[in-house]
Amino acid sequence: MIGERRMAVLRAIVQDYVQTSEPVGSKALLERHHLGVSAATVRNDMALLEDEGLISAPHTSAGRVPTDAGYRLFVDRLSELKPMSGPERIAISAFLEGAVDLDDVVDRTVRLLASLTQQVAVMQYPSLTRSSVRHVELVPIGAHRLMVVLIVNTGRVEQRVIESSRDLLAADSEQFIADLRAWLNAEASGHQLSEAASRLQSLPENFVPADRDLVRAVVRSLDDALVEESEERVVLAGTSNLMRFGADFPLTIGPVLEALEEHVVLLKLLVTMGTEGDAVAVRIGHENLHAGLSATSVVSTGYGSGRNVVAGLGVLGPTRMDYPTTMASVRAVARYVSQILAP
Amino acid sequence: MIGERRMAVLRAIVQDYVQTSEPVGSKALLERHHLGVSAATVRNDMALLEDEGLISAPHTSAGRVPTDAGYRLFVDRLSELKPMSGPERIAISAFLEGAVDLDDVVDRTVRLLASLTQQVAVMQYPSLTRSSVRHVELVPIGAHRLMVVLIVNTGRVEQRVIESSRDLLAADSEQFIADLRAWLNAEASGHQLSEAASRLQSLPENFVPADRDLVRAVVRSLDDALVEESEERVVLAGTSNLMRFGADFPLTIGPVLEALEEHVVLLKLLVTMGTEGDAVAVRIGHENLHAGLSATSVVSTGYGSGRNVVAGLGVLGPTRMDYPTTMASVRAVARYVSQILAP
DNA sequence: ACTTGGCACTCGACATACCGGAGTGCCAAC
DNA sequence: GTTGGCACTCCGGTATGTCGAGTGCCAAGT
Repeated sequence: MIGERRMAVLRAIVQDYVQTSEPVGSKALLERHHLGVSAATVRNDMALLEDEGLISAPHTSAGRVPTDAGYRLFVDRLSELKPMSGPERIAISAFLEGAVDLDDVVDRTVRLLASLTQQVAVMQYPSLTRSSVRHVELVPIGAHRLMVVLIVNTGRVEQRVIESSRDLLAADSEQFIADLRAWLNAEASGHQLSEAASRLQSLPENFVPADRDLVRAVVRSLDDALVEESEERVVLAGTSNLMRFGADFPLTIGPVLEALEEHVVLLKLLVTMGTEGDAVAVRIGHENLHAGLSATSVVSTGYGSGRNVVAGLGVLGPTRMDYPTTMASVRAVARYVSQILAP
Repeated sequence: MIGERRMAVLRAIVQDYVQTSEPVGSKALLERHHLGVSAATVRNDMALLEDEGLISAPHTSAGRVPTDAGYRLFVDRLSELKPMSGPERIAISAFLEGAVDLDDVVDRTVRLLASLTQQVAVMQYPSLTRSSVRHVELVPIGAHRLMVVLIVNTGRVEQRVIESSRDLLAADSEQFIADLRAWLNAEASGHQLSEAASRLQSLPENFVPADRDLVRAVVRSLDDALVEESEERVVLAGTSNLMRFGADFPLTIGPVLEALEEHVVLLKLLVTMGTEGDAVAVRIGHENLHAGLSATSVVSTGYGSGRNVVAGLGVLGPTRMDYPTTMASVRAVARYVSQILAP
């Protein structure tokens, strides 16, 4: 168990460092926080904190800087997040209400989060694998090509085009397509995506052999869209906010930008965390597996209608970050988004 | 008319500066290009070029650097672009062939262009206003909500959800929806979007008064999707490539990132340029209206099936850029994309 | 056992001064 | 119009000195 005052000192160091971005020394610390003790005492505590690996000095006789472990302890000991102010709440909901589209919701959310936290915001599209089928539509395009459109309950739309040997403009084809559409919707609509995929597997057998190839192709394309995990999409905003810290970690910003372009990496960050309801997860510095992200922290959580999380969203910024307010913003935005996607 | 040798000197300066990123002096220039004259002569030419505003010296007695006007002249006098190498062509087409989706095509293209040019790539989605309607679909969602899906000939899909006072699950509604769908497609399919929008305006009058409100709502939502210019989308990749020049223009990179986030700005860049068939357009430095982009150049062109351009794509990088190869890459990629979207 | 003031020491940040080199402009000669 | 020579300018890097914030440790006080 760490002493109570030492904890207070750590907290003070974190706060000061976040604000000033300069190593904080014993004296400067006393001027800003009136702990009831003298500089020498603080120095002793600092030495101990350093022994425990919670803070470190960039070089001899400079101030102290929190380590990853230090931030970790700081975050874990947070009793409460700063609540959002009234006007802020209003601004958030007003801004999100205006969305016309799923695309639009995502776009607005991610921008909002970026401007709110002044950092890089990341948001995952509602995961296909965790949603259900709303409707399947078939649209002939010319004589030998058929477009398959899949509409998911989250509002997301996927489309594939397949080639057909059958003449789709021939007289009997209209009825055939209508039949097939009816079958597809009867089997798939309302079911979880993975389930829908398996229910469709046996469908071709219900058709006459001549048509089976085409039906099979349609099912395969749906399958493709339904199970394909790689189609998970992420959107981000606020990249330029990275520059605000340019002076601080200038060497690190390149790798970070690269990591941000690798959407796969981002997905991993979001997926392996905030799947636990409304808890806000924090990954600090090296806790992120990725090499380029060793000087950044990720604050994320899940969102979705009701209790079931459909995807994640969050914020990425330098380790030296205002955790309480950032966490509060992320949580608030996630709640509003969930609410909007609810119906 | 500018002298022939002076032009050669300008060319040499541009090439050297692009390669070394350091101001180039008379002596260093002679070591790398064997113009048949001596250093003093080159100095005289340089003085003249400076008088004409084509190059400038960062400070007294330093090398010379091309100005925006200098690059402009250099580009205008380019007789030929570097052709792509065989393997490159193969790599390009192979990479693009794999796309399953319009989204996928755009995504791959932009990544390809970024890695090819080592700069920031920008691509506009096929413009709605310049495409035509392929199909309109109506899908009831629950009793009082109707989803309107618009499929465009470029493969792009737009969707809107509208509220309906009529009970859409009632017995007679199925026929009503089928009728409406038939009407919509009869009027809109195959027409340019703007034209389709106007053709639909009178549609509600063909229905009995009780239904007109709903029909009107559908038409309005389509109208929204059809003419709404704001829905133009752009995608970009390779932002991290900006860092490669971090040392060069470190102060400018912030504003550039900000500009990149303003998709409206990017759209303007693409739209106001490459609409002239397969010509590759170049905007240098201040030629870009936007303030944050005064140290960057944009190389762009249009793409689309056949002769009619449906959207633009291009590359953005520092003014000090290898124009010939960049222009060649942009042109090549645009051609392949057009080819893929052709059918 | 912990806290406190004092003191010597350490480094980084900043400023100053200095030098070398690359480059220019101009001029007189070819 | 071209060339070599020459004096001059100015950037960039290195060496040096000083200042101040900060630390560690110790001996004394509570």
